Formats: sequence, C-alpha cells, structure tokens
Amino acid sequence: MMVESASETIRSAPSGQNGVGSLSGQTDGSSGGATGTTASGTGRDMTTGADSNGEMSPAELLHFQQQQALQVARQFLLQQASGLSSPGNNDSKQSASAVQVPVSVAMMSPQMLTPQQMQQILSPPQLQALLQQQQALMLQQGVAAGWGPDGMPEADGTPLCPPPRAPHQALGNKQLAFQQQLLQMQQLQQQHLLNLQRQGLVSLQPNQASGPLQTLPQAAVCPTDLPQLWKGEGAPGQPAEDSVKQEGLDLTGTAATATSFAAPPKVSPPLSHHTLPNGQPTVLTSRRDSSSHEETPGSHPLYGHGECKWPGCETLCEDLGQFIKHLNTEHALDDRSTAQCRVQMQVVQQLEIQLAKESERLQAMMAHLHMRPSEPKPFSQPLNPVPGSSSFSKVTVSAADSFPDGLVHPPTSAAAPVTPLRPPGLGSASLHGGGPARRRSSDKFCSPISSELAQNHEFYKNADVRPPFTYASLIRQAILETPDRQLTLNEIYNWFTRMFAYFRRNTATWKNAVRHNLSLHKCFVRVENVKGAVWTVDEQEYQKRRPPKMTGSPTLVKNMISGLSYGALNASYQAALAESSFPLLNSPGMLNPGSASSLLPLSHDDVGAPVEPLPSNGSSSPPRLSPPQYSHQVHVKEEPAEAEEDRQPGPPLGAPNPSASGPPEDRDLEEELPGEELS
DNA sequence: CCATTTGTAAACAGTA
DNA sequence: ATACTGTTTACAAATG
Repeated sequence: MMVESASETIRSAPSGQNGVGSLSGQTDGSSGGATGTTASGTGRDMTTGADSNGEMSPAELLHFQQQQALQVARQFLLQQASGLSSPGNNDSKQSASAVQVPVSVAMMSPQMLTPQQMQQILSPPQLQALLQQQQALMLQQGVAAGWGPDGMPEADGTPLCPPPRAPHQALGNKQLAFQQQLLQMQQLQQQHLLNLQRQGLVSLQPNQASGPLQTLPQAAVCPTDLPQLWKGEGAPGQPAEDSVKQEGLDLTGTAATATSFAAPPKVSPPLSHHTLPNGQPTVLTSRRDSSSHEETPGSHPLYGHGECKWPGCETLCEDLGQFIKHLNTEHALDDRSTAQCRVQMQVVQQLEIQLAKESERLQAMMAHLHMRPSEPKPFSQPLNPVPGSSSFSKVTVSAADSFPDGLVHPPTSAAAPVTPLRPPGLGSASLHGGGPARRRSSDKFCSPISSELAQNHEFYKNADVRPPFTYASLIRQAILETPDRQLTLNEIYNWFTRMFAYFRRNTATWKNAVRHNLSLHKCFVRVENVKGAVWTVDEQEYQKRRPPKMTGSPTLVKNMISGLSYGALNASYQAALAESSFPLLNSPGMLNPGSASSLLPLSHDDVGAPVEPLPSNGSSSPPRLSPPQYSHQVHVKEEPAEAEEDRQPGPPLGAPNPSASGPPEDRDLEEELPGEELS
C-alpha cells in the first residue's frame, strides 16, 4: 500500500480545495463578527472564535420544527377522528351512533399547535392525502368486511343495517337508526370541515344557504377517495378527481387494517388526557363548531361550492334549496345511502384506530427515548446553550452530560425530550458545547457508526446535537463514504458540516480537532494528489487502534440496543412523515422522502470498513482485520472534485458518493457488529 | 493510581 | 499579510 509516511511535501496547489472552501465562511459566519481574536499574537490560525449566538440557530429551529411536526401529525389524526366522529352534538343520536371518539380527547395536548402552525406544516393537499389514504384503507376493509365495491352490502339488501345493530327490526326502528346515522355523518363531516377551516386549510363559502341539513363545503377534504364505493346508481358519479392518491403514506404501517373493525371504537391512548384550561376536553372545540353549524342556517355539511358533497356525488346544486331537494331524492334513506354511511363510519373508526396506533407508537418512541410522555416539554431551553464564548469552557458540562450508559438522559437535553428524533446513544455527548465532551460512544463502543449514522442521519443533520462518535470515527466515516475513499481536509470539513448540525458551530474548535486527529492517528494517511493532498483511511491501523477494551458491557449493549431500536423507530417515523410529505421534513435540510431507505447510502461506507475481516488481507494483517481495500486503493483521486460534492444541495444525503448504492458488498450495515468490534 | 483514549487549545511551520 | 493545512505539544476529562 502506498501508505506513505505522512510527510511528503505538497507541491501541487490545492486550488480545488479552496474553491470549495466556502464552507468555513459559511459555517462560522456567525462568529465572524467576533473577529478572529487570536488568542496569542502568534497563533494566527484557527482562532476564529466559536460563535456564541444567543438566538436560535437554524439547526435548532429545524429541530423545533420536527417536534412540531410530530405534534401536528398527531393532532391531525386526532382531528380527523374527532371531527368525523364526535358523537355528539345531538343528544338524540347518541344512542344510535356507533362511533364514539373519546379517544381524541385524550390525545390532545395542551401545547397543540395553532391552526396557523398546522397550516404551515401540512399543506391542504397533504392533509387531504392523508385523509384519503386512510379512507382508502377503510374502503378496503369495508369491502373485505362484506361490502361490495359499490359500497353496497354484498348480500343485496339483506343486511342493510349496520352490523352491530339488530339486522332485522321493525322498519321504523331501522329507519330511525339510519336517519340518525346519516345525521351524524353529516355532522361529523361538518365538524371535520370546520376543523379544517379553522386551520385555514379550507375556505368556507359564505354563501351557504341554510337548511335542516347542512353542507360540507369544500371538496378538498371531501372523501373523494371512495369513489367507486360511493358512486352508486343514483349518484351521478363524477370522475372523482382523486387529486391526490399516491403518496404511500403508510400510516397503516402500524398494520391497523385488519383488526380495526373488531377493535372497540374507543381507544384509550396512553397519553394523558389533556383538557383545556377550562377543564373541557380539547375536543370540545370541534363540538362547538359542529353545533354552531346548526345555528347557521345557511350551511349544510353536505353542500358546498355549489355541489353536493355526499361522498361520491358531486351534483351541482344552485342553491341550498335545490341541494336539499337533491339530497332528499338522491340520498334518501335507502340501502345505498345507508351503506355509504356505514362506510363512512368505518372510516371514522379506522381513523380512531389509526390514531391509537400512532399514539402507541409515539409512546413507545418516547419511552424508548426516556422521555416522559405525559409532560410535553415546552421546549423551553435553547437547544444550544451555546457556549458563552468561542471556545467551550471546560467548566461545566463534562461530567454531567456524559453518561456511561450511552443512553439518552434528559438532563442535558433540553430540547431533546420532546424531540421525536432523539438519537440513541447520543446521550453523552455534551450536546451543545458545554465543554469538552469526552468519551463519545464512538466506534469503540460498538455502535456501528455507519448504521447508526445512517439511521439517525436526519437527526444529526438537523439537530444541534453532538454526535456520539469520536472525531476519528467520524473522519473515517466521511472518508469511507466517498467512492474514492479519500477526501481532502476541506471535504472532510464539509462532510462534518453537512452531516451534523452540531458542526456548524464552533468551527475553529472542531476543525482543529479534525486536523489534530488526522495527524495524530496513524490510521489516517495523507496522500498526495495532483490537486493537493487527500486523506485516506488505513483500516488496519484504524482497527488496531481500537483497544479491545469493550467487552460486552451492559452499557454498551444498552447503547446498541437503543441505537438500533431507535433507528427502527426513527426510520418508520421518518418514512411516515416523508410519505405524508411533510413539507417541513422535506425541506432542504430535512429528510427527503424515500430517504428512509436512502439513509443507508451512508452506511455503505462503514460497511467495508468495519469490523469485518476483509477478504483481502493485504498485508500482514492480523487475522481478523484486514481492510485492505482502503489502504491499498488509495488511488489518488485525480481531482478532488470537491465542489460537486459539497455543495450539492439537492441530494444532500449520500450525495457525495454516487457509488454509495453501488457496491452492494459495502453496504451492509451489519458489518459492524458489536461483537466483532468489541472483541 | 495509572494508562489510555479522547477532546480541546495552541504554537508553529509550510504553502498558496 | 493572510488563510489554510498539517504537525506537535500540553492539558484535562473519562474510563478501564
């Protein structure tokens, strides 16, 4: 291997590097003002003070937004459920209503987002998509449950009555029940609508006429997803403009599907029931709204934008009167209507179930992350305490934040607690510089940096949390992630800043550390290149340097476990969010849809490297580690091509290494099995 | 208590 | 002259 001893002289001008160099400037822009307070007259180098901005950094903001997103997601589900199924504004229907949704109440948390926030986070189409998805799900179930594709009970007319109820009863009773159901359905729909309206997602038509029956304005939210089902003979089926569809928003990932129906409508979410200050369940709001509609004569939940909003029916009606007429004729109490109503009920139930599942998941997530579910933290503390000055003062932190167990501990985590995306073992790392954060769980700790990183990639990228890895392991990671397995210093810097929000601060400090590590560890080999020098990893050395200390210490295991499980959760969470196309998360820095899987690109890197004995062998390598590939292959990259990779805003993720996906062999995350490493 | 690892700070030299 | 890169030393903290 061409691992030459470090010191050759660099002759070629690393011009390329500079080109990329924007990084430094960008990263510590904040500190810029500080003037490079050169500590000593001589030390002109990295003396840029660390930034100590009191304000919320972008990273923090993102972090915060993430939390909000989760909240919103939850709330949304709640609203869906509550809005559609809230029992009742009318005492009368209580009896008939099969659906009860106390659930939602429970989920509501005091710190719910405002409609505006909701709006910011979820775009109408997204909300609609979400709804449609779930309804579609319902549809399937409905069919499976014996409902014909047309929404009618398969057995023609036989069991007209909703399953739960007595199938054959006096017609009078039956009708009453149907009517009640219908009424309820309408109200529910309206509630839902109102909810949306309140959120500013739907614009209400001022001109809605009044009537005994109300309308459901805005088509946007109307369950158009059940076209076939809804469309029956009588209904002038319009080409359902299922605008949305697609997004595989798999809220069902939870596998709610099958079970659902059997499940009792009322689910008691783990979360504590929050009530409004006035002591009323949060849901009340919606209830109020629903009742309000009755007051406003001009509207009908099933009428809006001049058309009938009955599921699957989009008949145009000039005015309310006409609509009423239409309603009475086309959607009279008949089998079809009843069936549709039932389906809608199912939808509601499904939503409830889904909600329960999601909340359970949330619980699990929080539990896993050691957060107290019940007390949603207001996010009071700034994510980064921000070291008062450029350099972390060694004073505080250290002891406090580092936890041997490598698990997350709330104390430090001001921000973290609520954060859904709380990575595993990061417990220790002094989040935010409080001081020198020692003892990262680092590679040594078994936690396969690559997989961990891959799974929590988004988290680190957006949360200003110090990654629980050592500089050495991070550097290695950065290098191995690239196809060439080599990076210039500047590229390494860029990787750090790109991958970790944390390293977007205090640049002088960590850059110095990076350089220090590069020089210090034999595993990092500097190779001359046409354009300058690049750094490569001598895997053997790297492996060597890890002391066999780590045994199966419980902490380690814990760490790993938490990491893994978290990763899983995180993945699903991200996937869910991504699929539901949360704008927030899709935003530049955030997770990119479909990235759930794509997160892995990173992993490839470590793959090769880690523990596993590489086939090769290169050199007199001890039996187990022989990661020759890296060392030997030091083909100096002709051109660092730094520009490309760093900048790429687009494919931020594994951007730099196109090949990431390529070499299958590389990508196994498993490789870094703890066992291996530890030994 | 000691050895080791790691992080941080800083001095310093070479180069562009 | 300045900034970046790279090396090295020193020190502190954490850990086994």
